[in-house]
Amino acid sequence: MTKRNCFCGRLNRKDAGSKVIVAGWIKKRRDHGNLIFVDLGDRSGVVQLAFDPRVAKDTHSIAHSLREGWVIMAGGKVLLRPADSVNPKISTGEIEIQVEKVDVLNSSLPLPFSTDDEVELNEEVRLKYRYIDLRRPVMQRNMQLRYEVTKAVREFLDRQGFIEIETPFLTKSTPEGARDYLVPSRLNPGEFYALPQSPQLFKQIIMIAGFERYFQIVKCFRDEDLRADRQPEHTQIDIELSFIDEQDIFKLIEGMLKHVFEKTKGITIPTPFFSLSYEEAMERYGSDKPDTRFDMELKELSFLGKEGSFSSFQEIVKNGGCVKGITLPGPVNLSRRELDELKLWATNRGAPDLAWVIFAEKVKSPLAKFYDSSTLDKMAQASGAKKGDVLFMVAGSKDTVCKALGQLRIFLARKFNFIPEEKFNFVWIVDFPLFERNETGRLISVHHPFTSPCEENIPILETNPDEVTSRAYDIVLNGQEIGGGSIRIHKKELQEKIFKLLGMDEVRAREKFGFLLDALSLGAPPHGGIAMGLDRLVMILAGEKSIREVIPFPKTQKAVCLMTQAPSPVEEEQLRELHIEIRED
RNA sequence: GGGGCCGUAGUUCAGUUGGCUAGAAUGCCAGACUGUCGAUCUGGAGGUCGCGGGUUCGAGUCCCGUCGGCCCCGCCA
Repeated sequence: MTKRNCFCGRLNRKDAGSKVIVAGWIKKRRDHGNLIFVDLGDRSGVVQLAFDPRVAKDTHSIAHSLREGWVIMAGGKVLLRPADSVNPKISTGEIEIQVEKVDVLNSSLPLPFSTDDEVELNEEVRLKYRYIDLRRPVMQRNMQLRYEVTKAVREFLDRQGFIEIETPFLTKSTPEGARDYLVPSRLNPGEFYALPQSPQLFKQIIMIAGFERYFQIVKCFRDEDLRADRQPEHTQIDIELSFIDEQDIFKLIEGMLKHVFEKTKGITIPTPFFSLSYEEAMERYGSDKPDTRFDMELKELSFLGKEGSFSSFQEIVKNGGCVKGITLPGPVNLSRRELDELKLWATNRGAPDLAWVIFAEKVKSPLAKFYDSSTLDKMAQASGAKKGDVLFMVAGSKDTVCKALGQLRIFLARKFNFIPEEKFNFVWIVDFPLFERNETGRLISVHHPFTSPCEENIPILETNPDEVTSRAYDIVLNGQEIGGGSIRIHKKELQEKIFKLLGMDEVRAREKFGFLLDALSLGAPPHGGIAMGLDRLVMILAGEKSIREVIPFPKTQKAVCLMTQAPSPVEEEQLRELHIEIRED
């Protein structure tokens, strides 16, 4: 017996009577003394092996010593199971293999945890023994799905005339943006490469090089704090095209996602997607990545600062602030304690305060005494609150109010299960401002410094930079930003002007981006593109809550790999070669 | 940088007001068992209660510190 000739999970009643050789891992052993059953699994699934001493005595005695996790090869005859022993829970449940010969290819210590999906496991132990974790069917499915997604993407983009081109991982550190991962240069003492935060400049250069349609499925590196949807290295589907505008990109990505959803989930998603301006998204959802699977939109209630006698609202509105609210559909019973907790939750997230109004038979609210019944009616009308609903309000600067209510909206929707989990709601977010201000009041790019301002705002770039709209766009799926991009600047002069507005003098612009400026002056075509977050997309498709579930070897919140223990100290000699000394701070 | 939750057999957890010789389930080991598939039955082994310090007659439990994991704010063009 030398080679397996079929996969465990593929066997069925049609194979009855044939002789097969299978190989895989022992998932379970049920030893009846004489009859021994072993569930053998490979990537395709599980099949039951039956060891009968009357069939093969030696083989049966080997079976007695087999254990979960051992790797074996087994040969025998596929038999239909007795009718009362059929297991409808598995695809191979109608048959079993009556084993005549078994080879132990490798034994195993008892596994740190079982590889069936039943038990909830601590992530710490899963990551330490990731190879065992990855044997679990759910993880096998997730990895398979991830592969199917990338396959569908390549298939689609290939048909659209794209070519995949690789860009360097050892590249140049750029100012602004995320913190770079740095790689010291042995041959150039004191100098460093940076791992790319994205292949942004290379893909623009590729356009200038005349490839017109580029894509790459590529790792990107950002040395920032981690979250459930953020890892220090993540994978982008990076795309760039020449001679196109926003609509071309939208159509392309809608087509690509349609293809991916059809190929991987058999779901037809409706296209084109809706789009929302950044401003409208903030106004209505309090987020630039709105989850549009449920309503609970933010409503404008600033008239409450003009009517009635609630001085806190009056003060805020008089000073240019606003009052907005969201309505929690009732009937809900919120205790005083829960309301206090929500208030604390909101104030911890930047809201100056959280006001609530319960529209019960009688209006219940600490604010009720400040308003007459007609204003309270108006409040109900403006917020859309009906009998039994609870209205939550925040007052303050527009930005603070929207962001706080946006987070509260998500929190409440989760708490009260208002989110239809089976839905896939896409939305384009457009008309972002080109700039925002940092703590010191300096202009910084909202997207990145290579994003084109919209044509009609170019004249006011220097005079009213805060009012300039960019040609950037994000694509949001179920409240997750799954991609973003822009039409780029393709004229040197405009690019130089942007650098200057960002506070970069000519010398520094030259030093950091000289190659780009040179390239832009040597026949750069109009171009633009997008980068899709593969991990997030697959996470949503897999119905998972964290991208770690779709990344084979993810890192912990402290950016540590629990399997390899990276990062780790290195030999003194390595440091010397790299001209690096460790500073004890 | 900050807020919250968590850490007890291999695993998942319980452990009350400080009284514990630290339990359960599962897994593991040995034996029994011819139709199981969460097999069953009998017996057994298995613990630095994350780590360090403190309070106390006595600490898994209280206090301080520290390490680690998760969620979030900041950060992430």
